[in-house]
Amino acid sequence: MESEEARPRRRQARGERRMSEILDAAAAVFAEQGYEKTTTNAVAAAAGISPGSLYQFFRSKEAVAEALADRFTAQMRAAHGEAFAPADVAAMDLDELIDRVVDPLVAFNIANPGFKALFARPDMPPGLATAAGPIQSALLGRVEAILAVRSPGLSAPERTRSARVLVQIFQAMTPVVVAASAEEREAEVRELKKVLRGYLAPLDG
Amino acid sequence: MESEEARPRRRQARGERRMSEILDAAAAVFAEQGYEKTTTNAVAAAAGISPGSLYQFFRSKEAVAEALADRFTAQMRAAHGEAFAPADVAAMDLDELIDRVVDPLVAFNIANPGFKALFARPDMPPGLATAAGPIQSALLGRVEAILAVRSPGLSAPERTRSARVLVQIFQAMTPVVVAASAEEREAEVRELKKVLRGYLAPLDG
DNA sequence: AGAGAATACGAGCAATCGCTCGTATTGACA
DNA sequence: TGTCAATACGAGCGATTGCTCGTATTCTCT
Repeated sequence: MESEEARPRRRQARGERRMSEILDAAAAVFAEQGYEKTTTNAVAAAAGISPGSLYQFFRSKEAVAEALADRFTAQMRAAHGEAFAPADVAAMDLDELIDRVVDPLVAFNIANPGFKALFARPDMPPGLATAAGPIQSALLGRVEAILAVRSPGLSAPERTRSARVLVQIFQAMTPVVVAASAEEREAEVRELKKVLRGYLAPLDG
Repeated sequence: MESEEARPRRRQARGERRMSEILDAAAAVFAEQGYEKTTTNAVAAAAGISPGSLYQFFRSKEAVAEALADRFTAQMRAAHGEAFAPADVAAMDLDELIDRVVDPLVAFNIANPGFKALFARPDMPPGLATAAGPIQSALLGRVEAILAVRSPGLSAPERTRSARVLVQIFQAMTPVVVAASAEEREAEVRELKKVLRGYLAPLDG
C-alpha cells in the first residue's frame, strides 16, 4: 500500500518568505494577546494574508507556535554561542560569571518580547510544552554544567535542584525586567543579579 | 424614575449554602483546568447543579472568580492573623523571621491549590485582576513593613523594590513546593528559604 | 507556450462556551 | 392554607473560533 505520511511539500522561495512573515506576525500577536486569546484569523490578518493561506503553511495554531519555538531556540543558540570552557568558568569571579550568563539572556528576552509571553506560561497546550521543553532543558543543562565546575561539593540531585531554582528565579524576574522602562531596567537587572548572587555565594567553591 | 440598580436579592439559608458549594466546586475545577479552560457548565456540574442555577447566584464566570478571590482573602487573613509587632520583628533572628512568614504562607497555598492556579496567572481578565490585587498588595505591604524595621537604611523606593523582589521569588517558587511530593516538599521549602535569605542577608541591619 | 504544482483567497462549517429563558418546584411568612 | 419570592432545571441561543473547501492566480520547469 502507498505511504500515508504526507511528504513535506516542496516550497518555493515565496512560500518560505511567507512562513517567516507568519511567524513574525504570530510572535507579535502572541506577545500582545497571549497564546489562548490570539485567533488564527488575527495572525493571518497581521501577516497580511487570508486565513486559508495561513493553513497552507501550518497545519494548526499549535503548529505555528511550535515553529515559533523552533525559531526561538535557533536564535537563542546563535545569540549565545556555546557554553564557556570549564577552565574559564572555574577562573571567573562570581559576579563576572553571573554577568556573562545573565546579560545575553536578558538581551534576548528584551529583543523578543513574544518569547516569554509564550513559553513561560503555566497553561501551555501539550504541543507547545513539547516545543518549549528543549529551550528550558538547554538552559538548565548549561547552568548545571557551570555548577558542576564551581560547586563540586554538590551531589548530583542537589546540583539539579539548585540549577532548577536558579532558572526559576531568572524566569520569574525576567518579565519585570522586560516590562520596565529603559531607566528602570538597569536597576531591575541589578536586583535579579543580587538574588542569583545571594543564592550562589554559599554554594560557590 | 425608579432605581435601576439591582438591590441584592434576599437569600435563603439554602441559597447561601449553594453559593458556598459553587465556590468549592469552582476552586477545584479552576485548580485543575485553569481559569480560561474552565467552563461554567463544568463548574455547575461539579457543584451538582444545573447551569441555570449557577447563574441564579453569580452574574458571570468572572463574578464567580471574584467571589472566590474574596473568600481566599478572608481565609488568608484569618489564617495569619495580624502582622508581627515591630519589636518582635526587630528582635528576631533572620532565619526565624523567614520561617515565621514563609511557613504559614506555604501551608495556605498547600491547603488551597486553587489559589495560585488562579491568582498568579499572567492572563487574568480585568475583573479577576481587580480581585487579586488586594491579596498581592496586602502581602507586599507586610513585607515592606518588615523591611522598614529590619533595614532602616533603605530608601522608600529601594524598600518597595526589594519587597517586590521578595514577593516575586516567593510566588515563583510556590508552585513547585505545592506540586512536590510530601518527601520532596521539605527540601523545596528549604531552597525557597535559602533564596530569600541570600537576598535578605546583605540588606539586614 | 503549456502543464502541473504552489500560493492565495474568503465565505462559511462545525464545535464550543458563556449565558438566557420559560417553566417547575420549594420555602417563608401571613 | 394561600401567595409570592427564591431556588432549580436544562434545552438551546448568540457569538466566537479553529479550520476547510472550492476556486482563482502565480510560479517553475520543460
